[in-house]
Amino acid sequence: MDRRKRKTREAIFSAFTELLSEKNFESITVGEIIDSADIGRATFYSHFETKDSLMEALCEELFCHIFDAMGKENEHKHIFECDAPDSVFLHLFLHLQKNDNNILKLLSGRNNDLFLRYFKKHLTELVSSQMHLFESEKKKKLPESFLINHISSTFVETIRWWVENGKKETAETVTEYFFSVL
Amino acid sequence: MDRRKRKTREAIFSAFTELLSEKNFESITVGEIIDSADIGRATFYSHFETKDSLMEALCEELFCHIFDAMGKENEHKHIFECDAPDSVFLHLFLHLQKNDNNILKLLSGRNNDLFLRYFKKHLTELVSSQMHLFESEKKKKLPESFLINHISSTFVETIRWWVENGKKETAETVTEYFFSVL
DNA sequence: ATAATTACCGAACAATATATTCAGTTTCGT
DNA sequence: ACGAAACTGAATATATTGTTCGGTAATTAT
Repeated sequence: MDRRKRKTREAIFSAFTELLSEKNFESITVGEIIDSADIGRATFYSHFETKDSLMEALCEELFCHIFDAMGKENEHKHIFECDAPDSVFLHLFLHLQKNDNNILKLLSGRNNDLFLRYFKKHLTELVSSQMHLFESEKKKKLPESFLINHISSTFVETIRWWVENGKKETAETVTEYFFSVL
Repeated sequence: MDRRKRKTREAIFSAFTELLSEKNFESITVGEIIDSADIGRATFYSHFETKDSLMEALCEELFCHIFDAMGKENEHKHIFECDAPDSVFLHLFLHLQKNDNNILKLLSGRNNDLFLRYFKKHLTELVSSQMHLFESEKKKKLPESFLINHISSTFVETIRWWVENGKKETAETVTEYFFSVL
């Protein structure tokens, strides 16, 4: 890809991420994005059709990065190295603790529901594949879709709580909390 | 309050609620609301400053109604009649099953995050006052704010799951599900 | 190196939505 | 029946979106 195109794309993502951490998606205008990214109006629209497709692209960028990397990591690790039930989730918390790709800015900001929906969607797929970790006598009676939704939601809410309370706990502690309530 | 004012307010709430069940908050225009409510433009703005404050007022209306009524109901019932740990939450599910005030329309529609935030806010207060129902050895180690957030979130997500899957289960069954995962 | 391509600029523009104003009409409470 | 309060609807200013276009600069290919 042309270096200019790459740089512009980066500038847009960067400006947008920064704005998302300050205010909610709906109240961000394209005008603000191009001012913040310091690019021309037409340039923005040559990269993204709408503000929504920018959000979509940003989510793809972030989640494909984290989840795909994790997926591959686990194809190796899960089979050969780690069989502890919390590995996948602990890994996610560790990624978040390092604040890869400024993902926490998006989670901590107010109202970034579109982002959270994407996050939960990807997470649900992960949880579905990890359901064997959560099986117990007590839970056998519950509908699977209910359980999957519950676990994904709990994960997202745990992160939200963690971030909104200043990330005082270590990733390991939060992982413990997460499993304690499941 | 003047009958006209009351009727207009009702018409606005009604039109808005209906619209919220069809599309998301952001994509509803004031123009649509006044057309649907069949009132003049200036009339709308004499009642509400913005679309946001209409949403706020609607939430206050609904939640004060449900939660306050429940609060009082429980001041009586809780002490004299029901001491089953699930009473308060079962009551809420029953209210929702009856679809009081079309509250479910707001929960089932996409993206009605502002509404869900209000719902969770009020719910958190309720949960805080009911924390004694959830105490156990296992949970004693966890921070209280984490637990309160977890329980409120689980309740909201349970409702969301229930509604989005067609409300096939009875209120009693969903209440069981809710307590099973806590 | 130079030519062709690709990307960016930024101002202008149409379309849409918001929020206010105001003069004129209807409805309410007493 | 009367004054106050509420509604009407058209006009207006402002803001945002998404498009267009002629001109400029950076990149790539030959």
